[in-house]
Amino acid sequence: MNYKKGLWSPDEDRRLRDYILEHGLSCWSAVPASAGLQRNGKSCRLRWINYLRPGLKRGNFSPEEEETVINLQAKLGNRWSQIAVHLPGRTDNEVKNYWNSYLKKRVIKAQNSDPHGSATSSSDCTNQGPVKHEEEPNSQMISPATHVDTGGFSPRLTALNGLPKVLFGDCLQANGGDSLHDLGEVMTNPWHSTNPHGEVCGQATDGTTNGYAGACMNGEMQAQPEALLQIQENGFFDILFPGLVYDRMDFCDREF
DNA sequence: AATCCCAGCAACCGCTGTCGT
DNA sequence: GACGACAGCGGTTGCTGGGAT
Repeated sequence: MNYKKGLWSPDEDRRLRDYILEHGLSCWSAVPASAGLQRNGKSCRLRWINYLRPGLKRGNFSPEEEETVINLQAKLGNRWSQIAVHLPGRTDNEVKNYWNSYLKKRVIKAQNSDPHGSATSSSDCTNQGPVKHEEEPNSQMISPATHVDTGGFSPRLTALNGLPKVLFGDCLQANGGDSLHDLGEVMTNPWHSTNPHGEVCGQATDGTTNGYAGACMNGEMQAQPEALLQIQENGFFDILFPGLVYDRMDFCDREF
């Protein structure tokens, strides 16, 4: 079987998305044939995880996210999937790319200017193996300082589009019973069977789901009232959060 | 205007871990 | 315990767009 490689076309994305929406996730190796794709299962899985799955936040890393990546990279090494768990809506691939293309250089620069180390660069950022560490007791989460203020982003990214996006916000559940709700219902199910690591769910201190709206995968998708819904030409929804600020966010690993 | 260079990012590849038989 | 299938992870590659020359 000659599998197609390279970039995914909008039609391929649509096929894969439609298939998973309809059938949920089961065996990736069976997906391409069933969905009518000339890809291998591995490629489909990657495309879904890194681009098509609900709740992904595209674009800007906030200063808090940057801080989290830097701190966790120093602590965990290049365990990108574990680091990504602490960043709702971010994929390991995205975190890895962001580190390699931007944060690593920034940390190196900071170390050079401050050879004794600083709060955010406490270890050799060039280490490839994880720093010896005690396994986290299931991450009782990011520092309390995880204060999401979507107003401030890295200059580099702010210049691009200024706001974070949650792609494919079809996981949001606007009002029960409408089409979005139905779609949300469909979307939540696959997660119950596909997250051995537990996806991260933002949870406010009062116990309600919050933050990143569609990024919350516990089956109770709630649209942020402030969110602006954008429907793109390709059929994706973008949710924008102008000036969204949370007092405190506790993130927890969840088994689904 | 044309070319070159580089950063960013999507996707591939190979390895490892897990699970069922 | 051995084996195969599958999923997940991290490193790497290669394409693309934008800036510099």
